[in-house]
Parts: sequence; C-alpha cells; structure tokens
Amino acid sequence: MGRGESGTGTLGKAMEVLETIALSSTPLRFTDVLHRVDQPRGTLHRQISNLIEEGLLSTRADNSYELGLTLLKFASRAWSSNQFRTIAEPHLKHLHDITGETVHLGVLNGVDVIYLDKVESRQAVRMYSQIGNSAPAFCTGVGKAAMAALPDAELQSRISSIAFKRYTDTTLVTTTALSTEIQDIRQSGNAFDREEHEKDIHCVAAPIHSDDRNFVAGISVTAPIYRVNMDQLIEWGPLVRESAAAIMDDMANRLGPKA
Amino acid sequence: MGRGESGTGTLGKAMEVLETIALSSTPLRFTDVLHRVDQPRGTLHRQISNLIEEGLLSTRADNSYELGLTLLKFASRAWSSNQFRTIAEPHLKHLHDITGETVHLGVLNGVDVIYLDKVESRQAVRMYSQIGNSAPAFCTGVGKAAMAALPDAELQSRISSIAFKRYTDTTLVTTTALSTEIQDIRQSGNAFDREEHEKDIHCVAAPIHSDDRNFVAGISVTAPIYRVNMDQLIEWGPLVRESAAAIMDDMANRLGPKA
DNA sequence: AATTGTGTTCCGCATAGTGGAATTTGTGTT
DNA sequence: AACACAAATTCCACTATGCGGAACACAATT
Repeated sequence: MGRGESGTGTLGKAMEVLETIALSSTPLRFTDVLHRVDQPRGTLHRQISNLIEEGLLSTRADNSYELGLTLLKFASRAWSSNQFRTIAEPHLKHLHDITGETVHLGVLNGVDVIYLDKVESRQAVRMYSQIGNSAPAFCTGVGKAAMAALPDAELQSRISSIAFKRYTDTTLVTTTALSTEIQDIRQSGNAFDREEHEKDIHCVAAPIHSDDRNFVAGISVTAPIYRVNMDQLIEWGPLVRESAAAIMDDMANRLGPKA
Repeated sequence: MGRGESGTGTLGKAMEVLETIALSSTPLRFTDVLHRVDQPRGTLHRQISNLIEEGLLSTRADNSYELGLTLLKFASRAWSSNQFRTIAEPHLKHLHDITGETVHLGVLNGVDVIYLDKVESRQAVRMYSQIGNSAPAFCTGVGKAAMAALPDAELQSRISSIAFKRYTDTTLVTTTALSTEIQDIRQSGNAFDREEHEKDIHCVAAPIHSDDRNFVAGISVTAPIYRVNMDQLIEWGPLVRESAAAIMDDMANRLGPKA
C-alpha cells in the first residue's frame, strides 16, 4: 500500500541498478555501483552480468558501465507506436505553424516530466537532446500544467515528495509557492514557466488528462524572451488550451466512441 | 546455442515478453501475448504486472499493451552518454559536410544493425524514425560492412542464423551470395548497398571495429539514385574509409593511450 | 440463462536468486 | 621486479522468490 515504492522483486532490483548507472553523471565501475546500491557483492555482480547479457548494459574499456543499445532499440519502438503521441502529433504541428515557436509534449511521471515529442522551427538542436529527456515537473511549463490536472489528494502527495532545487532566481522553491501557483493554473487553464528552469527561456502550457486523471500530461509553446515577450505568451494562452482540448477530444474519440 | 539464447533467468523472461510486444506490428492483448510466449497464464500475468509496475510497459484503453515511457527516459541517457557515438559524432558531421548526403552510424547487434546516429541534410524525417531503429544486417551498407569486420568463425556463425528476406530485386538472399560479397568488402574496404533494402536508395559504407573485434560497427553515406549515381558513390569510398579509420584512431587514443 | 473467451487471484512447491567468503585478476608503490 | 592492496570474479549451501496449475470473476456472444 503506502506509496508503492516496493520494488518489484527481482526485476525491480535490476531496474534499480540500471537507474543508478543511468542517473550518475560520472562513469561508474563495479565498486562504485556497489557503494550506491545496498546489495552484497556477489548478488550485484550477477545482476549486472544479467543486465549485460540482455544488452541493457555494456562495459567500456576501463570497466565502467554504460547503458546498452537494446534500450535504444526498444525506445525507438516505444516512441513510434505510442498512442498518445501519435494522436497529439498533428495538433503539435498545428500549434507550431501558428506560433512559429517550439512546441513540446510531455507526460508526468512521478515528480518529473518526460518529453514525448517536440516540433521546432529550424531545429539546430538534436532531437534526442529533448525527446526522452526528463526534467523536474515543478519548474517547467508542461510539468506544472500536468500537476494542475491531478486530483487533490494525488497532487499533495506528489508535491510532498519533490526535491526542490533552485535553477534561476525565479524558480519556485517552496511547496506553498508551488501550491498557490497550481491553483492559479487551475483557474486560468494555463501554466507559465517564467524563466524558472532556464534563464531567458519562458513558455505557456496547458494540461491534458485522461477522464480518470490517472494519466496527466501537457503541451507548451516555448520561446526565448528576446524574441517573444510575456504579453505575446499570454495571448497564446487560449490557443494552447484549445490544442490541449482538441487532443483530449481525439483521445476520447479514438478510445471509447461507445454509445 | 544457435540463437536460442538461454534467457537469463527471470530477467531474460521479462525481456522476452517485452520483445514480443515490441516486435509485434499489431497491438497485443493479454491472451495474444500468451499465445506467442510459452508461459503459463499465472506466470505471464505476474511478469506483465511487474513490467507495468516498473514503467517498461503500459496499458491502453482497450487492454492492449504498449512500451512504457521509462524506456524513453533510459534511451535518452543511453544515447547522450554513449562513448562510441560521442567519439564518432564529429567525423559524421565532417563526412556530411563534404558529401552533402545523409550519414549513418550503426553497430552490429546479432544479425541486425542498430542505428546509433545520423546526420542528414534538410532533415524532413524525424530522428527517432532512424535512431534506435534496427534493420537486417545482410541488406544494409553498415550491416554488411560491420559483418566484414567479424572474425571468420563468428561471421560464419552469424550468417547461418540469418533469416533472409527479399526486399527488392537486388537483395542478396543466399548465404553464398552474401559470403562472396563479404569477401569483396574485405578486399576493397568498402561495402555497397545497391538498392538492396529499399528501392531507389543506395549507399557506400566502411567497417569500424575494436582491436579485439568484439565490437563491430559501420558508417555509411546514403543517397537516392536520382541525385547521386554509382560512380559518385564509388568515388566517395576512400573518404568513407578514412572517416572510419579516423574514428578507430580516436577510439584507440581515448581508451588506451598507454605507453 | 448458458456459453465461451477474456483477465485476475490463490497457494503449495521447486527453482532461481542470495550473499558470505575464497579466488583470481589488476593497479599502483617501494 | 617483487610487493602490497584493491578491485573484479567465482563458488556453493541456503532460502526467499518466482512458478504454474487450477479456481475465480467478469464480460461479451449465442
């Protein structure tokens, strides 16, 4: 019961190891991993061997580990066959056509958002630099929008497990500040990221959710402040909300045209 | 041996299920999976539950399964921190600057190649449509190049487990045809895909391998036949080989500048 | 109402994972 | 070189973990 952090037996352990290696900023060798996960030597060693065997992990020349190619293979499939993303795609393009700025689609996963898709103008940046990337929900447009769509109980629970961190001087770093912000979003229907995650970058977002709100996500239009000012962003608010609504409509139609 | 791949205990079983779902072209519901995997109901059900719990799988409205977002999160990390890709990147760009055509980087994984990176001109196609994608090695430029770098014993073993399939009328569909082709590649240092995988698309490739040849990969320059003819492709051969050599150099330097 | 086809739960049993300790391999030091 | 020290790998008795047959719910069809 609790929160569900149980860790699903053997698979859970394996994933924990994978995650440890994935999240580390520095390369990890065997003993490094051993220090970070609470497991006996022998056990850990076998787990890692299995992960390597399955292609989820591989070893570098210096015995440090890196994530395996199999993950790329799977992710490629996961992306192209993802139902939600597929439905949203045309709407993202439409939003981009009108605004001319970068459009993001992200879903809430625990306390952070995972970017599922993006459409950008003259893409200079590589796609992988965004798609699949996760960012803290509390300081991003889509993140805050998505949270606003959560049922109260769930919202409180999530907020309480956030590890706040200041990225810029406008970042919201307290639960109260975030809570009132969420209320505003619920009222207006739009979330704004006022350079809270990255200096000089701001965005408008709107929430997307399934009927039961088990699934919450968001879309956003992002731009540098020197090209798009706050007034313009506010003006796009309704447009973004409409796109979000259109996506929810499409979902409802494709999933349960019952009657 | 052969290709049965023992299946690493519990983890292996889980991956088998994941793969089954990933490779299916149609959405699978519980019983569909049950039919394709040789497992008792109860067992399968728990395995799937675990996969869902870990975010590796998720359910659609109609109870069919799709790959989970966690895979995207991991893949994003896998890609950006991949050592080989990082080293190769500047060389791919260089190759693209000179030729103006699409450049691919792929590694051999069993009997198919997984594309690790690509650099293309006016990319109209989305990146995910290629990166992470896997294609049969026997009918692609990088695939054949990579195979040519394998030690003989390993090569024979891999070839014997290929499931040939005709994609176009130039596709090589026999082990003998492929074997002699591999010999040619070893001699000349270049592999060609003469519209073997996709009509109207051909490419030049060159092999990349680690010293011990445990790791083999390839790079290629791909183009439509109406824009680039075979002569031009042949002319690029040495250039592609040089790039491959440069990448191998960089790898050796970064990994073992011993002595 | 009966039937067939789904998805889910239960529980005794055996297998697959566990983890402490010993062995081998590798790195740096005098 | 020979050493010492640490890191990586193998071993094996133990038991917790996943296994899987069968019983249970719940829709959809007839």
